[in-house]
Amino acid sequence: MSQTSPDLESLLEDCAQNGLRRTSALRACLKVLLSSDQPLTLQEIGAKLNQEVECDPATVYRLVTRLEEKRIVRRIGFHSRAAHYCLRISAHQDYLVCRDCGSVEVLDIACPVEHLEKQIATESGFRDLDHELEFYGQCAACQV
Amino acid sequence: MSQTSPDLESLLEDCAQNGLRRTSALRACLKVLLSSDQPLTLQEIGAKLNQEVECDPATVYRLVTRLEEKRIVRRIGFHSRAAHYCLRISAHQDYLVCRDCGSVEVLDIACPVEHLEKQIATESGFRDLDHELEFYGQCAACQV
DNA sequence: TTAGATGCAAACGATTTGCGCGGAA
DNA sequence: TTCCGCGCAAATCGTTTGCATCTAA
Repeated sequence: MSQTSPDLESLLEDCAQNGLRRTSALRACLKVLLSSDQPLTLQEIGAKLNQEVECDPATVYRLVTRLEEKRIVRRIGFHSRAAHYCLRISAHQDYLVCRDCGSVEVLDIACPVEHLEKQIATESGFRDLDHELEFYGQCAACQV
Repeated sequence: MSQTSPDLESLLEDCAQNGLRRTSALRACLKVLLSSDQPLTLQEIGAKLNQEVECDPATVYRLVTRLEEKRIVRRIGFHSRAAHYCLRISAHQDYLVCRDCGSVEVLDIACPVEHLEKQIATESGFRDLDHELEFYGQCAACQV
């Protein structure tokens, strides 16, 4: 487990470029995000992270917030009370969320919105455009 | 102002069908939602509502929650701490949100996702599918 | 008459912030 | 040595819930 993936190193490099220090908490946080195929809440990140480094929830909060500001991490709303986060280097994903149990599936579709983004950027004057697409419904298991 | 729009009446009828009572709070709540062209938070609904009827925040919460369960109201995530709500009878909307100031614009585009919904419903076994599409960026005013 | 709706106040859960110490640069 | 990052603890904020009272049906 002392093996470090090239992704982790380049992410750390990316963070350093953005003025973040190479702390053990940052490293562990990125590792957790890298190893998950789904967006995680701050709590979930904190929990996984603590298997490796003791880390206060406030620290996780500040780390992830900072990463989001630097646009290394993407925030995702879903409808749960807590926000979810994933790395931006991961391909953009669209999600299918169950209204009842909150389960999240990653959709295996070509996102149909990419081309709209440029058009909207041009027309609106918005910068650094980005989007979020989720489908909500009741999953098979929750249909009694 | 004693004029009642046909929409309000049919909404109330819809609510009654769903087992809700015709209380003044419900009426006022629907009125507020009807009169807004943008999704509102519970607080915003409560504030507008109080111009007409005294109403506790907890009541607004329970009203809107109930309306959401009955699928009369749609919940929208955005990235603010508070959830936003709008009526389902309004046409489906997609939004353009500023990451910095939180301003919300309603996009005047044909939603490109409608046809995907059926396909996803079929493939996933999910029921009552619905979706949410938002673009996030930095609005012109926030670009210093 | 009675089950659903409200107000009030307290509990909750997820951030968010102030402050003083410790470690990366 | 300096300034950013961290832990700890307290403050916020947006819900969420329990309970007694009120009211539409």
